[in-house]
Amino acid sequence: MSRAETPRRGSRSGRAGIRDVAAAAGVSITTVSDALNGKGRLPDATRRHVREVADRLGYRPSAAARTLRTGKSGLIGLTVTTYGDEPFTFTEFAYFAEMARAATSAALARGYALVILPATSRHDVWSNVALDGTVVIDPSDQDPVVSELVRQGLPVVSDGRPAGALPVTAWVDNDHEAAVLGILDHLAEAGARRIGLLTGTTTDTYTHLSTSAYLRWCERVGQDPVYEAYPAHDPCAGAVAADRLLARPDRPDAVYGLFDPNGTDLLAAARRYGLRVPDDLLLVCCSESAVYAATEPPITTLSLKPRRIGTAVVQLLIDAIEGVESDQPVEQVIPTELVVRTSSERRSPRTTVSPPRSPEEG
Amino acid sequence: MSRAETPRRGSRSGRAGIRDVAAAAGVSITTVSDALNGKGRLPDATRRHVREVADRLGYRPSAAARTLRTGKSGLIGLTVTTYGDEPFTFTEFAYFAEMARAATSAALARGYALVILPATSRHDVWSNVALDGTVVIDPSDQDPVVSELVRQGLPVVSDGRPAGALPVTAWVDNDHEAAVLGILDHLAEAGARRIGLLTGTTTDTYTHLSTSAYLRWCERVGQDPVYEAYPAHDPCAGAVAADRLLARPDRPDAVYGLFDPNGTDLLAAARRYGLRVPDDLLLVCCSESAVYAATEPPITTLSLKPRRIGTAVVQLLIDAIEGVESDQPVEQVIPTELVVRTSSERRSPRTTVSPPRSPEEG
DNA sequence: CCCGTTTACAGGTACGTTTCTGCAAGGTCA
DNA sequence: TGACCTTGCAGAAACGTACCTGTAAACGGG
Repeated sequence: MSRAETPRRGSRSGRAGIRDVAAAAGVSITTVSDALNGKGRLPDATRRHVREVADRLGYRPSAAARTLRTGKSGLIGLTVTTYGDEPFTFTEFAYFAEMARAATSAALARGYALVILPATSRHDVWSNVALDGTVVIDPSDQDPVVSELVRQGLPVVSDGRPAGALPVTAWVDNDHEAAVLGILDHLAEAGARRIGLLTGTTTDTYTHLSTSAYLRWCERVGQDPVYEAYPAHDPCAGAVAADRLLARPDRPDAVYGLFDPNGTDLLAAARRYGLRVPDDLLLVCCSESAVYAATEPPITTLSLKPRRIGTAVVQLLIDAIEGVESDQPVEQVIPTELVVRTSSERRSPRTTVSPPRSPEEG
Repeated sequence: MSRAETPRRGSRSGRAGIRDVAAAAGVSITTVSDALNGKGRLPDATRRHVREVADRLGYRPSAAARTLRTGKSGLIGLTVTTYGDEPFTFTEFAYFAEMARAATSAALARGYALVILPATSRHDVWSNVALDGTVVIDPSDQDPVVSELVRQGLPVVSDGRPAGALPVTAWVDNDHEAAVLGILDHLAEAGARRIGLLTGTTTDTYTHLSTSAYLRWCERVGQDPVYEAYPAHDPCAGAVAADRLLARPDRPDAVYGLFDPNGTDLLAAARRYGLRVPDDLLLVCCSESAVYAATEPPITTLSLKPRRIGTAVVQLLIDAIEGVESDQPVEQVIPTELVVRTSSERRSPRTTVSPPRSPEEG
C-alpha cells in the first residue's frame, strides 16, 4: 500500500470530491453517497450531518463519474438539419424555435437537458457526448445518424413520420395531407375557383406530402394545378417565387403557402400587382408566427402546433429511456389548427377572428 | 487475480469497449488508445490495423469515461431566461433564435456542443451535466447560477454587460446607448418633432440602458419624454401599449419600439388611428425579423447582430476553456446596424423594397 | 445467557477511458 | 563487446462515483 505516502490529493483540485466530504464528516464514502442520494439505511441525524458538511464544502458530484457508473447521463440529443454551415432550418424558423422551446421545457421538467447536435457531424461531436436518447427532426430516408444511434441501442424519437424503413422508437407528426385538403376545401368554400400552391423544391416529407395532397385534390375537383416551387432554405427565393406565381397568365385567385415567410411575401407580391386581399386573392400560409394577426389584412394561418409536438416527442423519448419497453413503435398524430383570419374570408370580411377550426383527425 | 474466472464481460453489453478492440486486434489497451487518438509511437501498420478492427466492431469510446479521465466534456451550457415555465424569452424571440443558432454553429465548428439550461434550476439539472463552460444571456445582478459556476472555476461568458460586480470571464454586448441615440437622431433628422418610446417594465440591462438613454436625449434636446412601458414577456400587452401610446393627447409623431413585435403592433395601432406611415408617424423598432422588409410600408429596424454576438461569445468562451488565461475580463462591443426603410423616411417615401438580408454574415 | 435479527456503517470493486512508467528487442557508437 | 539510445508496445494507476457485500454493535425474545 503506497497509499500512506500519497498526501491526500483530494484537496489539491479546487473541487471537493466525495472523499473530502467523507473525511470531513468522519464517515465513509458509502455513507456519503447513501446519505446524499437517499439510499441505504441511515438515521436522519447522519443524513443531515453529511448533507450539511457537503453543503459547507460546496460539494458537487461529478456528472461524468455518475454517468460512467450509472450509465445514465440525463442528456437528450436534439438534431437540427443544417443547410450549409448553419444549423436549424430557415423555412421553419418559428416552428423550430417553438418546438425546441417546448421540448426543452418538457425535458427540464423531467430532469433532462437538451443537447443541440447537427444532423450531419463534421467532427465526431456525436461520440463525444453521452446521450440517453435522441430527438430527430425530419429524418431523411436512410439517415446514417439515426441508424448508428439505433445500433447503439439508444431510443430515437422523430418529429415527422420517418421515411422509408427507418427504425425509430416512436414518432410524432401532423396529418399533413388532411391539413392541406382542409385548407383547400376552406378556400373553395370561400369562393376560390383556382387555388395555387407555393411549395418547395426540397425532398423532405412535409413538402412532399403536402404537394402530393394538393395535386390529388386538384385532380379530384378537376382543377389544373398552379404552383411554384423554390428552394425553401433561401430566404430571398420565396419572394421571387411568390411574384412568379402571381405573374402567371393562369393567375390563381387563392394561394396556400407551405412555408412561414410566404404570407408576407405573397402579401407584398399582391400589392405589387394591385390585387386586394381577400377580394381579389385569398391567402393562407403555414406559420407559427404571431405577426400574421396584425398584418393588413390579417392572414389565415395553419399552425402545426409545434409546442404540442415538442412536448409529445420528449415525453415519448423519456418514457422509452426510463420506462417499459413497448417494442412496437409508438405513433402519435397531433391535430393541426387553422386560424381563420380576414385573408381567407371572401364573403364577409369581418375583422374578428374566427374560432380555430381543427380538421377531422385520423 | 480473479480475472481468469470472470467470463469476459465485455461482450455482454451491446456496446464494444476498448478492451474488446484490444483483444480482437491482439494488442494492449494502451495501443488501441494511442492508435485511435494519434498518440504514442506506433508504426502506421499497427495504427491502421487497430483502426480497422475498431471500425469492424463498431467501437465508440465512452464519452463519460473520457470526460471523467480528461476532465473535459466538450459541452457548453447555454442559459436561457425563463418566464414562468417556458424557457427562452418571448420578447427577444428572433434575437435569441439567431443568437443560439450562431452560437451552436460556432461551437460545433470547434468540436463543442451546446446544452440548453434554464437560468433557474428547479431540479438540479446543472450538476447533472459536466460542462466545460457556460454562456449566460443577460445575467441578473447577483445571479446565483453564475456565482456558483465561477466558484467551481468554470469560465462564464455573458451576452450582455454583467450588472453589478458579476465576475464573468468575458462579455459581449452592443452599445445600446449609442444605438438609441443614433435612432433618435435619425428620426429627428427625418423631421420628427416629438419622439415616443415603447419600452418594457422589466429591469434587465437592455431595457434600462435604452430607456435612460432616451430620457437623457430628451433632456438634451428639450423634449418632454413620451413613453409607454409594458411587461415585455406578455405578447398581448405590446399591442395594448402601442395603442395607449398613440392615444395620448401628446401623441408622438415618431416612435421607437424596443422589442421585436412592436413594429407590427405600432403599425396596426397607426392604422386604427388613421395615421399614415411615414407621413404622419415615423416608425423604428428593434428586431431581427425579416418580415419588416415586406410590411406595408417596410419598417426601419435596428439589428443587434445576434449572429455576431453568438459567435463572439462562443469564441471567447472556448478560448478561455482551451487557451491562455487572460486574467482580466475581456469585453467586446458589437456594433448595431440600422436598416433604414420607408417607415422612417419622411422626405422621400420610396416604394422600393430593400433587398432581403443575405444569409452570409460578417 | 445465547442466538437470531436489525441497524449503521465500511471496504472494495467496477464503470471505460487516458496516460505515466516500464521493459524488452534491436540498432549505434566508442 | 558493453554502454546507451530508439522503437514498439504492455501494465497499471488513476478519474469520482454507486452499489454489492460484509461486519461489528445493539437489540429483543426465549
